Amino acid sequence: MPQRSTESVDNYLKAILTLGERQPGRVASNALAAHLGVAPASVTNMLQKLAAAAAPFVEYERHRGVLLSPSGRRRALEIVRHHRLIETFLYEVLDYPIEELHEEAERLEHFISERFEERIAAKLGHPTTDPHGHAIPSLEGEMPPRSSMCLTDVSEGTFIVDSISDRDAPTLRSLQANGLTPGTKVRVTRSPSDSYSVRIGRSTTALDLSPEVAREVRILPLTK
Amino acid sequence: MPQRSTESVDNYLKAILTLGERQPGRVASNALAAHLGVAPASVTNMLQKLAAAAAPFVEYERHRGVLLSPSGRRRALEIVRHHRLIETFLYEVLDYPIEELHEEAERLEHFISERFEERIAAKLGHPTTDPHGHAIPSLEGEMPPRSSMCLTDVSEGTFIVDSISDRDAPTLRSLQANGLTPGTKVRVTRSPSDSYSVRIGRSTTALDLSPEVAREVRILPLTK
DNA sequence: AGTTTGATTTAGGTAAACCTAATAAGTAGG
DNA sequence: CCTACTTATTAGGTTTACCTAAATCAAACT
Ligand SMILES: [Mn+2]
Ligand SMILES: [Mn+2]
Ligand SMILES: [Mn+2]
Ligand SMILES: [Mn+2]
Repeated sequence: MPQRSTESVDNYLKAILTLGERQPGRVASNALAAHLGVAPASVTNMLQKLAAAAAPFVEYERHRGVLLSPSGRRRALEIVRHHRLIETFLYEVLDYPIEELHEEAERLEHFISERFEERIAAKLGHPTTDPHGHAIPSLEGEMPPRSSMCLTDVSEGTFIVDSISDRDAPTLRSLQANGLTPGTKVRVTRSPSDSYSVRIGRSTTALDLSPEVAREVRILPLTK
Repeated sequence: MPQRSTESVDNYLKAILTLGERQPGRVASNALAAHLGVAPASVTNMLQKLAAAAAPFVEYERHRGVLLSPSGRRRALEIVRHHRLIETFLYEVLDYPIEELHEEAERLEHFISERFEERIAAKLGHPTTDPHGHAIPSLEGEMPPRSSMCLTDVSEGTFIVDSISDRDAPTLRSLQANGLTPGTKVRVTRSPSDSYSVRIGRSTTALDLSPEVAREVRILPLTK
């Protein structure tokens, strides 16, 4: 039987996927607890349950963290697909402000049907990235590996903005207002005050981004 | 604090509203249990909890059923508004087949935000009826009383189709396929086999509806 | 009034998903 | 190699929303 999963299980799987991408290898209980905002004990509990299932979503060993099984990965990518399609839909079709996309998608991703998914994907012309610049996993559960790097990991140069984290609403809002959106070309220099000075396109003024804000921005080398 | 409610609570409130409309007066636990598909004991439990809250959604007395409080009624109408707006949206914007509207709306009605509600209402031009012909409660929680009657309650005559129940997918599908939709003019005669013979518009052929199917259809006197 | 019946409530439990506090396991520095 | 620290697990609750089985209540019938 095709395994069922609850909202909570889905959130664990998504968190394991995300953290496992951030640094490959097994994902620690504590990291999951912090990411999910639950107590470490709750994570241990859940991982034991998930690993003990008939066809487990995860591979777990006491004290050494957890990995997604192929079917766990599949499910996680399915939810990420829902999330990003919903964000795109809210933005393109329902004219949501950019900073409200994430919260709504975070809830709805668990409750839409396959038909809903299929219909919004069709309506949007089967998009491959969401409004934040993140890749949308395909229906088959494929997602290209991320080749961008964090703005805080470069010193200076000219780049294309790849994506902006969807998690911090005020930052999203202000970057959007200042024209810093995925796809824009930027020239980056370091300010003395260890902030990041970003000149957008060929504009004369520059944005000054704090390290906290810069950490939310990912960029790609300019391959002209 | 503005009372919060869970998916389950919302479903109880909606059921109380629906059954209370069907026949005015207090709603019996058993009727709720049947409608919600849970055990009668579960209903009693829930009603006691609901009635014991600080600002209760219901007024409940042992052995004599339950009534919505004003705030309970408000909440129930809010969920019905979500349901019917979602159905309309799925039908008009996402081109869902008519028989798939209800199930999706039944789930999503609990999880959309006020922003989502507002946006789909705007996109649809603030509709007042859903694709099944049911009135959509206003933002302020007003809904006109139903003046239509059940097709099984009339003998013969010419009418306008008011609405078709959204609950029975196959019936919906076949009535839709045969052109029996809200707003159409129909001439009704009783067949010998105690079914209902319905001529749509000025067509020459007639549909033969079993009593079970006829019960799903509501009509209005033709006010030319 | 006494009895039967059907509706309803009480009692006692289960399953998910959390929690806190206490314990144990790994990892490193002295 | 042993202690201190960090990380993770176990133990023992809680809450929500269900369940079944066993009372109890109210209404209807002789
Ligand atoms: Mn998001
Ligand atoms: Mn899907
Ligand atoms: Mn419906
Ligand atoms: Mn609403």
